[in-house]
Amino acid sequence: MDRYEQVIELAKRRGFLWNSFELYGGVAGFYDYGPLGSTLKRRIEDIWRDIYVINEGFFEIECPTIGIEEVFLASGHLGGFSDPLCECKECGEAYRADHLVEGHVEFADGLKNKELDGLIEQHDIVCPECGGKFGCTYEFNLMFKTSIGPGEGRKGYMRPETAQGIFIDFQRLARYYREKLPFGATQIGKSFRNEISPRQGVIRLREFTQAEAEIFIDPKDKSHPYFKEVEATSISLFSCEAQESGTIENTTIKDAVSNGTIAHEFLGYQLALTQSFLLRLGIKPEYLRFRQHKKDEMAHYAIDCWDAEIKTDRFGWIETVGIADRTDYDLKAHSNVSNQELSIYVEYDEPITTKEMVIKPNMGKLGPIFKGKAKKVAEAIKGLSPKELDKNEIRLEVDGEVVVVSSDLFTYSEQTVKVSGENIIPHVIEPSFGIDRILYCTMEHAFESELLEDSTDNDSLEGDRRNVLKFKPEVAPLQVAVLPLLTRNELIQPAREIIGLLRRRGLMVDYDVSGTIGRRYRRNDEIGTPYSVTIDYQTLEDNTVTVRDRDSMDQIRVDIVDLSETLYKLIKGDIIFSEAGELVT
RNA sequence: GCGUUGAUGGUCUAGUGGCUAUGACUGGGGCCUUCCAAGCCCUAAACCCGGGUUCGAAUCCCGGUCGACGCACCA
Repeated sequence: MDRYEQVIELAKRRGFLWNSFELYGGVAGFYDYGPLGSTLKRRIEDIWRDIYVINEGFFEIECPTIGIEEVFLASGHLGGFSDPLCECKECGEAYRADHLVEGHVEFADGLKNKELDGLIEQHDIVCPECGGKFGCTYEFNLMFKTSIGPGEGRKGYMRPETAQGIFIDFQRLARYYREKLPFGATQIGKSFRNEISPRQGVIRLREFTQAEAEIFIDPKDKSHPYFKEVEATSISLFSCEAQESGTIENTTIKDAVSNGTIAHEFLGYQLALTQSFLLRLGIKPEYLRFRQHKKDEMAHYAIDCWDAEIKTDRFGWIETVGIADRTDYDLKAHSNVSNQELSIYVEYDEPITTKEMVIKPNMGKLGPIFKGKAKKVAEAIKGLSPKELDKNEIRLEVDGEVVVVSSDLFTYSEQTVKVSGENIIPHVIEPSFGIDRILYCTMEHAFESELLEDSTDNDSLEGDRRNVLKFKPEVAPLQVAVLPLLTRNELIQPAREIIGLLRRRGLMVDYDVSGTIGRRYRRNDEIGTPYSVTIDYQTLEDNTVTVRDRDSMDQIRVDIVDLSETLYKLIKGDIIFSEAGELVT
């Protein structure tokens, strides 16, 4: 059993992850989060919120998971989010049609299906596997289609990313943030992709959770106001060059930005933020790297893109976060399709005053003279230099015809024009997190199956083994287990009181009386509960209980009056275990 | 989507055309003033789904679903 299998088996057995629709045989690409899984997921999302919403100030919004056709027409998902596939008629093997013709034409990318079919026919391309003939090329779009309203209704699609909802709300958001760049909004929610062949458990799902931030910045100023705070952060970069040479570069954010590896400060800041998030979840730093997209794999709209990759036992490095500079691509696209201006007015530091020649054609006179051509004549006049305007009689060529314009048909003068700003289309910096993958990695990195040394039992070759999820206390779904040493009334009663005490402090508490105390400790180790409180006969004498630390298995004695506060501080990381009470030996 | 391969309690597993389908662990109830799995008593729980062959199918055949692996795919 490799780690993946061990983790997934544990996850299934202990209520983290279940195959969806299992009762009916299951469907690939869908997973349920059980009681502990949902709780773990929520804790991960809450840490993300703490960073992006509370600390960065990017408010969370919530948009529909169904989008209308126009949205995906603009985003490019309708046209581009599909692949032209064609299948061999003999052996049924499916290929990307554009890949098949690649050697025969220069630009296979933008070709229509019929053109692809034509090329396949023309060049006599046959199946590389068996030499069979190909059927017709068809589009496989990765979006789930639905319809809105009764009957034919209106076409709708399940969103393939949460980002589009934020772009669409751009004008509203800009107003909300009082029209000042930079600003950003976040969204945590489900996205849908009808994957051809989902595999690898929760790594590739058809319905998955994304946490995305869309941050709108000034295209001319991609510095970050708090760059100083992160510039010393060390980070593993697998840049384009590094991928050529195969060596990972350990550097600082500051160096990477100043030597141009990372495009700019704002992106560098986002990389640092992403790293701090992942480390806070307990991802092992040596198994985390940032890989830069190569020029040819980068989406056409992006100018720089980095993936946070986490190393897993079975799948190697997997992409968990994408951090891209999407430029003004999305806003421009939605602006074109919607015919709305999606820009923001940016005031200059200093208003710019310039002297300009202002020419005013007199349309009242031009109209009757030139009729339909008047507008073009006026434009031509505006394009003239002062020297030419000074002439008494001006000859202009309009639509290949020479027209004569006298000086009474316009006025002009030099004016001082003050420009205090301009409308710009912001660029978008997008960190996009795959929460399900991150959750799996958090579990795998926390998982340990350790051999206990002090096992005196030599009967079995394996020895005494325990499975532990060494979750950071902040992410552990259950925070405290309350365990009466024995299932006896005199111990159960105080245990119940303690549970109430801890729950009132907001702690997620589990109560477990079944089986021996050792078994119950193991059960809680396996689901990652960081602390266990045990009520024993000494409790009845002096109102103290023991608190056991999951990782060291050490115990301290704590007074019941201090218990909830001590546990709370331990979980928050404000105090360390060995100093929280008297060690029990 | 194709190919290879598998599917038996919650988990791992035995079985192989024929009585109430094996065992372990886990789970639940209880005993125990035992603090780190495998103590004692009691208990619950399974042949992936649909067809076919057969007197009889968990077992053989076909199809489907799901998992693993390989190919393809992964804006």
